[in-house]
Amino acid sequence: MSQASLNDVLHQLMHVYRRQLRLGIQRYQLDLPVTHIRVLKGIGRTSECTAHKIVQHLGQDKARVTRVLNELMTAGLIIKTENPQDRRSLFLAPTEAGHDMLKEIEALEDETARRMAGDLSDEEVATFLKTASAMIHNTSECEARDAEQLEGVCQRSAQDG
Amino acid sequence: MSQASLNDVLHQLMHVYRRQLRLGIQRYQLDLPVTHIRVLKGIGRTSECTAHKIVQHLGQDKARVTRVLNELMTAGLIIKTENPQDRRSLFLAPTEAGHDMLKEIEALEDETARRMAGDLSDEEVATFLKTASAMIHNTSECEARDAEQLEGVCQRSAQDG
DNA sequence: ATATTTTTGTTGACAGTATCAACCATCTGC
DNA sequence: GCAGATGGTTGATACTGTCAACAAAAATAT
Repeated sequence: MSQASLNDVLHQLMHVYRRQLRLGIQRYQLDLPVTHIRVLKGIGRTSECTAHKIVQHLGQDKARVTRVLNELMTAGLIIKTENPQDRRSLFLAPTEAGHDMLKEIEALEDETARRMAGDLSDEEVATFLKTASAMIHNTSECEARDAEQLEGVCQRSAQDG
Repeated sequence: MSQASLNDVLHQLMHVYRRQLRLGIQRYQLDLPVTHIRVLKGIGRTSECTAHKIVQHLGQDKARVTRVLNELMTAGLIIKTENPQDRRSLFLAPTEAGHDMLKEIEALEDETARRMAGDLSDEEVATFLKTASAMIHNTSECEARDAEQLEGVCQRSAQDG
């Protein structure tokens, strides 16, 4: 019973959160889609950041990341510099404008979090975060296990053939 | 500090959940996008269901709902019947195939929920749901308040003018 | 040293999702 | 009857997620 509603609650939470963030973006006049904000944040807190690190950290598709990076660059929020260790990849870093943007983003996210938390105690929020993290972990594990199983099947059928 | 990570955790949770659900849809060969599933579920549990009720219940855009409904209908999962009380709207109900689909969906969602819950206790999940619901509520309230404020501004500037 | 495989990133294509605005038919209250 | 609210449709647009094919460089094997 409580499990059935987990799905619904997650959906609603998801929807409401994104909406709230979008509205905040308008209010702050940031004029950036949510994903771009997430990527910019990732770049800001990662040293020697590469596209690949963003892909892994955010769990997003690399094609999408490439495009977001290009848009962030043409918007003047990040710069790419050469990676002497590997000429395939480029280091990513926020420009001055990017850092300014990051400050605004931080303020916006703080406000969003405060709104969502509302009158919940710090403890309640902390517990929520802990449980949510556990769920993320559980789910990722399941996915990995599924993938392994599939691989197993492939190998077996290859051997069979 | 814990507030800053609320954003990240929500994003990840969101992403992981949708992904998990999508994979489940493939595994179960349901061949329906997530939104369609949600709408079908809504129709299944709402008596004298109309498009409007779905819009309100799911918080989705009515244009989108219209399209999803049409697709569900051409897929033979729901039927529309006349609403004698209001000739603008139609009652929505699952067909036999729709009910079969709903059973599968239920199984899939149970499995998804179980995977995400993992080794968490029922109590932990319940607490999570409670907090999440509170957040959803808080956020909606903020949105409503913002809208009111905007209205207030409009009225005031109208009076000023 | 060269061939093979893996890694990193780009490009093209497409489906799904979220919103907005204009619009029509009907209903409601006056 | 009329004005305005409501339920729904249509068109347009932007954001998001994913897949497959590819190129260039790096790592590894032979």
